[in-house]
Amino acid sequence: MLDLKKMLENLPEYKEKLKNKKFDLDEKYFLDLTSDIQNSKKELQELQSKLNKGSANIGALVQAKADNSEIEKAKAEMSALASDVKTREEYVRNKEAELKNYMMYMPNIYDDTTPIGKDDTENTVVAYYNEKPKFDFEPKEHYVLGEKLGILDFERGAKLAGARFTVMKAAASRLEMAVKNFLFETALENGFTPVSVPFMVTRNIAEGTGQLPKFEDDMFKTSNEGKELFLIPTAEVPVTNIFNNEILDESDLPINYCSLTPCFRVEAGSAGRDVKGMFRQHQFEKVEMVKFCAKDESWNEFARLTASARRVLDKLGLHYREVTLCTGDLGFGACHCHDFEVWLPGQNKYREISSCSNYLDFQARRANIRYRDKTTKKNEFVCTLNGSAMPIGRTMIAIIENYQQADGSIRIPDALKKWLPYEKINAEGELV
RNA sequence: GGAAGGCUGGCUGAGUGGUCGAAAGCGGCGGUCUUGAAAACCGUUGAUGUGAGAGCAUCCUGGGGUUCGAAUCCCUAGCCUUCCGCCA
Repeated sequence: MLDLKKMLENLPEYKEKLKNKKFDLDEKYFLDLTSDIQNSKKELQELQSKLNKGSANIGALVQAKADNSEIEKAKAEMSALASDVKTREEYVRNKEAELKNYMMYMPNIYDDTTPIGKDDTENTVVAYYNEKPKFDFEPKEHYVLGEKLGILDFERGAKLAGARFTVMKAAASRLEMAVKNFLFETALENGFTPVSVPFMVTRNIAEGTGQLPKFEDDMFKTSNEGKELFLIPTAEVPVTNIFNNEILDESDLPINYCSLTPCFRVEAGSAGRDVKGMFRQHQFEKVEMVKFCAKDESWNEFARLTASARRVLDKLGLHYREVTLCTGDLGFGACHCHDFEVWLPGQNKYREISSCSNYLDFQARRANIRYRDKTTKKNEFVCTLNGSAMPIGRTMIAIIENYQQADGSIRIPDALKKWLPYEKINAEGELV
């Protein structure tokens, strides 16, 4: 949620920036509503003050065993006042709920280094890393290789749960475990504390990180006997909300958490995209990094976050590039985001494998996560950041496509040999 | 699934309609004493919002209600504990 005060102070700027993120602010409605709330609140406070004093007075009269008619008269007066308070309270409550509802659909504004653009074609490349691998044969896509080796089974995945589900077996399943271990351990090396969290969350929690209310169609939901839970689309949701409605001490910051969880996504609106293979699945696992920091530290932490993501890709020896998302491609809650796109020789394309975002205090306002400032002793909203390091499935795709050999076998990256002590998956799909 | 009990400040815990933002103890902070520390003693000490500040408002798990007035009564949601049943 945006900072209402700042927003009112810089309304033209906010309006322009919201527009670039596809939100058209109704200025008159917004201003009328906010000033109405301010005035009504002040009025309410005064009424409450009067009522408090009047009631205390009646209490004193009762205890002093004052004349009955005098008490009755005071009661009648206060009764009228109490009903005024009640209607005013209700009015304020309704108006505040209305404003909150409006603001919950408002995206975060972007920072000034974010390029303005319509969609992902206008993202800007920051840098390229590592050598692009050379092949003296035509590199294949991961699903061609995987099926040929008999280790990826998309048809049976679909039989079990429909499109966008995969069955992995033997060498692929072993590779998956190795990748999980590698990613988890690398996150620890990068200084993140591991946390294990629920894979389902309540509506309130999903609102805290910004998935709800706007993106309900993108989330899987369970519902039974009136209980409603959402399957997490990323560990960001439960991990960021660990401190929902809490006040931290500044000395606790920064907090760096990582978490390996399954992720569930409806992939609404991506019909027809990446239907082959396991690039875009309804269910996948991912190691996510989440940071909480003081407001002046968020850009330093952002640099550390991207460095952590890069280290993973570097260790695997993959070629990739870092891009800055433009306003049109930037997520709902982020104010700045760098994607890491790994080179997939089978597709002959760079494809997103990690996304590192700075949310500033946008999520913290929704989730009400604050910290006590050391010097001012005031409570401030924390800044939250998160990034993937990495999704298991896409990392496997990158390994399979980049480490493939002419005969269809796949070399095991050195970084994985601790957990998968083999040279390769041979052309028969066996670990040797 | 059935039954009962509970949720109060950093912690323990008192408080069942009136000056209660809340006793007491612990803890914290400051001081006396001491070469220093401990002990003892004295004082002080809840939070949030808003405001330059005095202040004002709100807060006893969340939400709603009754009342002039609610930590206290009623309804409701959540969580915790115990007992019984069932189960990986």
